[in-house]
Amino acid sequence: MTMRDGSGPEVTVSDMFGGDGSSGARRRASMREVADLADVAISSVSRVLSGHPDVSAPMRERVLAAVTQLEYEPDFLAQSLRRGMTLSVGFVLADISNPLMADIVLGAEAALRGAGYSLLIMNSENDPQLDSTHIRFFQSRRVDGMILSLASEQDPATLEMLRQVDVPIVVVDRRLPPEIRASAAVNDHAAGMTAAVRHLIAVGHRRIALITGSIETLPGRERMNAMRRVIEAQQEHVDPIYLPGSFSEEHGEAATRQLLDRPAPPTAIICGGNQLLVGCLRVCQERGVQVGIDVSIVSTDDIPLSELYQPPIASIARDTVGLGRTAAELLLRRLTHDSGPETVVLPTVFTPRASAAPPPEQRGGLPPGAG
Amino acid sequence: MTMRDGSGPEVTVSDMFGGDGSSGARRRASMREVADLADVAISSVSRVLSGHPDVSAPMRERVLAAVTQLEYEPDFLAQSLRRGMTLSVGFVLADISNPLMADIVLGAEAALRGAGYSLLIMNSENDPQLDSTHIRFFQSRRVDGMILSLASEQDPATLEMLRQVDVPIVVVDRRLPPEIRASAAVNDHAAGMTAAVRHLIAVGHRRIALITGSIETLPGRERMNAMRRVIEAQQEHVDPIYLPGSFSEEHGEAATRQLLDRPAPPTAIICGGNQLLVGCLRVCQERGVQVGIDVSIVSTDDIPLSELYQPPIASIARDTVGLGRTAAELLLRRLTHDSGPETVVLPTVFTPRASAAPPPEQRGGLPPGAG
DNA sequence: TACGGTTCTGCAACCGTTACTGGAACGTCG
DNA sequence: CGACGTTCCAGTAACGGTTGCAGAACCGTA
Repeated sequence: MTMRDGSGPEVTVSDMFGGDGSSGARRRASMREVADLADVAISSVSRVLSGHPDVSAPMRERVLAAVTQLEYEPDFLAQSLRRGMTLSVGFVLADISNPLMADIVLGAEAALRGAGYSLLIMNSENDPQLDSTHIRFFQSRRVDGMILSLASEQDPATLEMLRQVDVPIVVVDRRLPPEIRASAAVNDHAAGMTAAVRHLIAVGHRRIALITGSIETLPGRERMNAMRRVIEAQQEHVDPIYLPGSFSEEHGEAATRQLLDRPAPPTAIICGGNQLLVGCLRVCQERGVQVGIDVSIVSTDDIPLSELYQPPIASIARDTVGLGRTAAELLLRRLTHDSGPETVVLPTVFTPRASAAPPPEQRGGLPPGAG
Repeated sequence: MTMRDGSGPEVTVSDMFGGDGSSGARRRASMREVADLADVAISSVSRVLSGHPDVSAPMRERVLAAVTQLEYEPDFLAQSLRRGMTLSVGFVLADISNPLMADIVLGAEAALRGAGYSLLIMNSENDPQLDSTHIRFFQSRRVDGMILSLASEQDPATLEMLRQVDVPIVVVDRRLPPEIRASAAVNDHAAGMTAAVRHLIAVGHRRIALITGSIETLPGRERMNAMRRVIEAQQEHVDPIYLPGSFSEEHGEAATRQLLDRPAPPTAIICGGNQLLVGCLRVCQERGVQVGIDVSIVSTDDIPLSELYQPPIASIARDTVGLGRTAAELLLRRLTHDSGPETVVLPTVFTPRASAAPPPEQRGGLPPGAG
């Protein structure tokens, strides 16, 4: 459908979709065409659009008129190639379907969007190998920076990969060797954990279990260390049980089963993550173990479930959206004027609720699991 | 609470490039350098790497050796610019922090990743204006396709923007005018809803409320229509109350308050979304209204909360990860061999649970199944 | 030796920008 | 009137790849 009458502008196939010009997908106009229409050099168009001072008023007029007439919009790809930056940020995380992660992404995306950056997301499915694959992928995509919530802080391949990365890195709730020069947005997990364990001890618990995820991540380690420190500093003898594993419902279930099967089950269980809590509660219901009566439960993530559960689940809350926003801000700071790696620590707050009650023996001597 | 990294050994800039050369961020090698090292033309390198047939074995050897020696990796940007495709997909959604959405993204990301595509996401925060802004943004980013979960199907600016889009579009749980030529991955909300309403009527409810989100989205409309159809087709007189609004905890709370304040409150409430359920349960607890006793509740999303709540919340479940995967597959199909828009409908399943019990007046007298 | 036919390889244009360089046009001043 | 400084703009080389095309090298055959 090409017309060739010799005179006038060539009508190309893409004009088929032109119609009245108000709708339909037209081919994008290039700078070249703007320049031709305005009868100036292509470089002048560039100067007008990028606000270069060497531009006279009449020329600016002509160029801008051509731009609006052709609905010209600069090509992001070409700009990125030329300028050496893509205005995009890669985010590697274990699993976006975890509401905690999703909140973090929400906060980060909003902050980055405000600065003109867009966010690429990849799930590592808690596999360190995927972590490093994704990091490599992002680098080949030429992202300007990365935000990472790694499955493991210790995977050699990932660390080696990170050393090769030449864009700023921000980790979320992780700690990396200093030579990687990563900024970090972390929570003060020790604070909330300390308060929670002290509370449990204060109301009479002497056998306390911690179900947690990988200790190759900061939250896993910090929570365990904090609990250990509190118990060691205590006058009374307290029996801790540590069950690290993965941040999954399955581990929550398995660990809870194991705990309840013990000859002397713990009187309190701390679940270090919302998925662990789900698994734990499921097993408690299965076995007819009553939360807040037979066993006390504390969760480290405050999700709707913990607030609405009957009895409400005592929780260590934190501002996850804020954590994501902070991570993005740290990255933006390094993207604009690289100031070197920084670490920002955000608070955690323990909220006691009915699920953290005195243990059975304190209340009247009912044997646990007598439901 | 901001702490600068001050501890540990200072790593100076010169250290970064020192060492044995096996780590640290080196400048990327370009094709030019590979060609020089292998002593062939730059175009030959390209042909070797892109699997062009016109390549002799010895040359392939030399080029590949140079590639590995320089750790060459092609520049994605340059490739994209030249080839006219970016291998990236934009996903616009209301709010990634909604677990349903997060699941959809999870499924979509995995499927796209498998095909070499990466995913850009932007939150519209339920604002149709942001929807259209994001769509425009993605187009200027030259994504190869888009997956959309729009805040509204009827926003004129968004629809106009969509008509301008020249890449394939897939909507998730939305329906668009046919001229936009969007593929669609949707759930059969009517099926689950029909089963749920029939169940409620069967156990004796005669005043049933539906709290739902925007009727400018497919799930909002379909659920309401399905409920209406069931009730109209019913012998007994059933009183429906429809409270559409937004998919937010706030609307869930406000609507529930309004319902409970009525002179004759409904005996059953259907919450059309997990955030609405959260708001609804919160108000019930606040007022001491007992779920499954004073009022029956059904939720349209099966989240951990509904399973674990006491009593468990009857739910209309669906495979959200599968929905995301399906959307991605529909898009991939159009990206590889454009076959025109398609629609895939996935099932929903109603799971009765204790929260959907006979209404109070029924339980005082005859047993529920006495009909 | 000349010739036609395959294989392989290099040249150069191109994708759509940006930024550097040089110089035209104009005004000012000695 | 000519040297010089401004102001403004065109030309062009990148950025890092891909690809059509022309031609070199090689082979077998007459």
